[in-house]
Amino acid sequence: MLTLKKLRVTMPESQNDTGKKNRTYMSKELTTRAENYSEWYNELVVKGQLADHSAVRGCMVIKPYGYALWENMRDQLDKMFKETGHVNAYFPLFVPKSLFEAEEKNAEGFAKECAIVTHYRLKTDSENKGKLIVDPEAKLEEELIIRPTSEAIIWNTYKGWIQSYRDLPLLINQWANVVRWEMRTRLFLRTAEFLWQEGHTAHATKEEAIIETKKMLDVYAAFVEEWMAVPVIKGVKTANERFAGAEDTYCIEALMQDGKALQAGTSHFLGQNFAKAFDVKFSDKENKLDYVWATSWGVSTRLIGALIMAHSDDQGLVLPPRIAPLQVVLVPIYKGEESKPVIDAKANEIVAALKSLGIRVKYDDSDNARPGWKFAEYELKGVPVRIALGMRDLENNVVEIARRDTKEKKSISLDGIAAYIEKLLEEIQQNIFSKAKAFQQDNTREANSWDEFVTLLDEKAGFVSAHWDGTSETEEKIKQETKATIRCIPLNNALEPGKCILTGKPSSQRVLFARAY
RNA sequence: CGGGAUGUAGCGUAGCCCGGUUAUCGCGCCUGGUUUGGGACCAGGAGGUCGCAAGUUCGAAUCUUGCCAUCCCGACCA
Repeated sequence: MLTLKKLRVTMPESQNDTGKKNRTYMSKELTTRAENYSEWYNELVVKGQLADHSAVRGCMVIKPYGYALWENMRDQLDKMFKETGHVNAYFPLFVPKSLFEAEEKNAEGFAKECAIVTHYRLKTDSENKGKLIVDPEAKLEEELIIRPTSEAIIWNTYKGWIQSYRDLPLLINQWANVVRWEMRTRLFLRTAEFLWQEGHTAHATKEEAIIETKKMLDVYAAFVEEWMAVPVIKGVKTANERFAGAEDTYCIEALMQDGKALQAGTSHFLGQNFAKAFDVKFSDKENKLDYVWATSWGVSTRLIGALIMAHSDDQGLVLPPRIAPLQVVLVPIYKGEESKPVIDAKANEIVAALKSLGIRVKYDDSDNARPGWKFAEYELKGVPVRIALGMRDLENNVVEIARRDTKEKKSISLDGIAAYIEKLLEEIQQNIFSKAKAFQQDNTREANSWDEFVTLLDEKAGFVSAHWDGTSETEEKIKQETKATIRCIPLNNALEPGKCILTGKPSSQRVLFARAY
């Protein structure tokens, strides 16, 4: 913290003379993680072409490269949802206020961050030519809330869809945007509008709903670990951190390179809260009426933030091959005009072979940048594998393969090159995950006293596993003192008697603390 | 939403304190040429409502006020 402040203070002084040249040169480079982690992140998002700020406060423009990443994530998740029996539907962006407030706890939880539509028409301003004003005549009878989440509108709809146990379970997901009026925003991590999916299911029994909640948590964990290569801890939230309106909130927690935790996905067991609020009943086999049991679960574009902060380095993004928009880039190296067609021919051959294996590959033979520039550019954008092909390689029947994750370069025989790269992509995927997993393990530590707890948080960051007496008051006090929150009570946690880190009261298990995004 | 800072061409910036010809420089961009194995070079060229809006003034990038956006620090939150 101190060093960061010093850096910021000294920067303006170093802007003169020699500093200027450096800065110009540095503009192509990135702030390093050690220099300023959050600036590094911001630059990476923008320079890596993932997203930009927009003219609207707190809202971002997701650029084609970033959107391609989201599409890959979305497509895989969607497939996994469908494999587990879910179907997609779409519900409105607007929620009438009366519906929104039906489930009290949920409404209260979101009340402070809602955007509200109050009018439906503009008119020209008679006093100000060319300007528009809100037409006071066009006030809505009932305000519309722009959904911060869709439970209200969906459960209001489900009421009409569910009569009998034969209508259950109802397993629906929607891909949508939501709006939460955030005070402080950051690209991907917390924006006023974001993209996500929200699953909303209805079940005949409590047990079945709980199974669904945990199943979807497993789906999230599998996706995030196997596709995004980000290791996660599965757990349950404490009452303080629970979703408003839920009985239980399950989560996957990831650890970023600066030692801060990030909630990467949540799955809620909603009990009968929404069924009661919206009067959704069904007849069971004995023709007895009961309220249905509900779940909801979601992941958002925030996952992209997690991805960036888990893997990327001081040269730029590091994207796991399975979701990278571009898995391989081929850069030709020409020497003289006559070599171009020769290199092109071989390059096209390689590209065709890779495409036939389903590999996302680009041949970048554009003439407006030289090879060195392209190398740096694709490193910044996190393309997992780069192939360089020049006459020298052709003569030796090889290509130069560079891995983004290890920066290792090797000459590899052109014979069987496509199969080699297919295998290499898989190896990179595994390596990125292993590296992140090792980081997570190295940065999860036990604290057995208050002093040790505070020292670990301040000097090492990461997850701190410690005993807690189970009360909200203690959790709140710890948060006040250290800014650390209980990220979760890990599932399958080993029971281990101990004493609360703060109060010394008896505790039956350790929970995971961290400072979080 | 409170405190602090910032906003000049696509990017990074000089000029602002102390108002005064045609707003500085580098990168990038366009044209032509030479090049191409880790961010090439030469020559020529284009590009600006100085964040937006009012005000003060003979005159505003520069002074005043309001607004918008971004960053940092708090409170809030996925």
